[in-house]
Amino acid sequence: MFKIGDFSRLTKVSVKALRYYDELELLRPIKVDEWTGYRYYSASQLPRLNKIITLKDLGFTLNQIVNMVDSDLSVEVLTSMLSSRKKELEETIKLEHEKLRKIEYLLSSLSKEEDITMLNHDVIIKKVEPLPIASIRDIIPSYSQQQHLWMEVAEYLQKENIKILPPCLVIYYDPGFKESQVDIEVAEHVNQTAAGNGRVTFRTLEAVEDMACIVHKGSYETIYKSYGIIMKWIEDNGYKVTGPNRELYLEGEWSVSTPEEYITEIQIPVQK
Amino acid sequence: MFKIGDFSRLTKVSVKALRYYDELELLRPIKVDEWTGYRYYSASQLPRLNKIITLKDLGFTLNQIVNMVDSDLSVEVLTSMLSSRKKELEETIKLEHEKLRKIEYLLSSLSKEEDITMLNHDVIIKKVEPLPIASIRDIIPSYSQQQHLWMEVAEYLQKENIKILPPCLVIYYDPGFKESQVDIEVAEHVNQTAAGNGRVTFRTLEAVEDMACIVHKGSYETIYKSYGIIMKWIEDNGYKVTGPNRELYLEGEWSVSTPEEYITEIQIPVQK
DNA sequence: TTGCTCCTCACGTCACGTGAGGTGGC
DNA sequence: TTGCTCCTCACGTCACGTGAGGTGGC
Repeated sequence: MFKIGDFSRLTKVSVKALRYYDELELLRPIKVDEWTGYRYYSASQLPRLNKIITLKDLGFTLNQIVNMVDSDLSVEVLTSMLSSRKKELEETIKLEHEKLRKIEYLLSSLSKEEDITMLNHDVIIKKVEPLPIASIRDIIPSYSQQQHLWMEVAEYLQKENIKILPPCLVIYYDPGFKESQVDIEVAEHVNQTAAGNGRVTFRTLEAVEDMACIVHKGSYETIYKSYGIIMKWIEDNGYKVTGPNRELYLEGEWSVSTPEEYITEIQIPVQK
Repeated sequence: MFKIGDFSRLTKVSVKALRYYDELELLRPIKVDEWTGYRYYSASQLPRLNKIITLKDLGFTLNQIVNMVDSDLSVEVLTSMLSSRKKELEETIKLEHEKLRKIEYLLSSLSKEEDITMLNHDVIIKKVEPLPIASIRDIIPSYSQQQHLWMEVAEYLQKENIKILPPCLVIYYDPGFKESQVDIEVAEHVNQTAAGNGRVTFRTLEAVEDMACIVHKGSYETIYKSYGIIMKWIEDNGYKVTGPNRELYLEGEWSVSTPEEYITEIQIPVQK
């Protein structure tokens, strides 16, 4: 029989941990003195404790371990628990490798660039939810002539008394960047639907699991720079573009006074 | 300007997280309504939030991030932070691989063995601290004739009035297992020192970083089985033995009544 | 008016670590 | 007797999630 301190030294498990395992009923002392509350452990508990430590080192939680050491589980159950832990581990290793790669990418761009602006025009991958919209798709002579499409949508929605929610956006369908005859869809985010009028239609924009996003600040005249950055990032990080890109207008002429204050988010669906 | 819900949807960052970042002064709303307490965010805060998310995804803590986004840090500082994070990541990846390997080992032994006893005679690696001992090293005709060495040590310690602490142990110095002429050191754990008498000497047993350990339950006659298991484990897991092995007697004739209750820990120093 | 959104507590998570304040054993 | 070991609270960790209970805005 060992007092908790001796048992702790013997096993290299902290006194506090032993008391915690006692509390969880994971490893009760063989005897607790009624008057002093002193815990006494036996060497015969070592195999159990070793099992606990082994399982803990493999990444199981103490609650899982309670079940694993208490019930005598069959080989099948144990196998499946180990297998699923194995899958988890493989998953986290993959994710950690991803992080490592991103850090290396950041480090390499840091050594090449002059300042830290890199982190200021940062590309991120996120999941985008489905979005109910009212929109018009059309082919227009140039990017700068989309104004009338917006007005058409706005007029219809006002007539139907449907509220517009942020953000508004456009979707570009052309397979490359085009100067003229642009295939474009302008869309307002709404939370009701209506019949439409042949021009304006209602639908739900599909969710995108991996959306590469970058925030562009300032006038639309310089937006090509942000496109340059995000396209390079997509290439450097081994992604492929899988669909039409979106532009979300977060701050524009309707909300701020100068083009320098415009804020636009470019979204490009991608895949590894 | 967006209310917190809109901003949350836009950024895919939970409302609770945004409130938490506010509290940490990591990302304050541009405006808080004095009467309602409503938080209002601006799209111009997106780059900052993206920076936060990027850094968080790389595994930095929010406290680290506070410093990284608030101060404009130099390229050098940022580089060193990223590098040290990179080292951490490499380390954790190594550890996760270790776990994976151990799980695969367990799975393979599970599929070969009949039951789950495997987990009951588990080998673990732990760090062993230095241990002050009083000991006699001698060459004896056979394992079973160590009794007089123990008595010699005990007599001396009693004479000097030095207390014995658990555990007692022996160290085997022979490079292989020998039937006769065994080079052995029997040792008691003590917390004081004395001159010794030519036979009994005092020293501190060195710490061992990686000690492979297994607990043997029962009579010494079956201890060869535990040695078999631990040696196979050491081989299978790519370790090499780097020094003399120890046997710690945790429960023995002095504390329990039958050999079935004896408990012995075998310790073998190893290295990858 | 109703439902939706926002607010502020307050508690829970996970596996203990770190004192505070007090007592038992040699 | 003194110092060492043990005890039980109680709080902290980290980044929020999950209600509870209440209010503002359309």
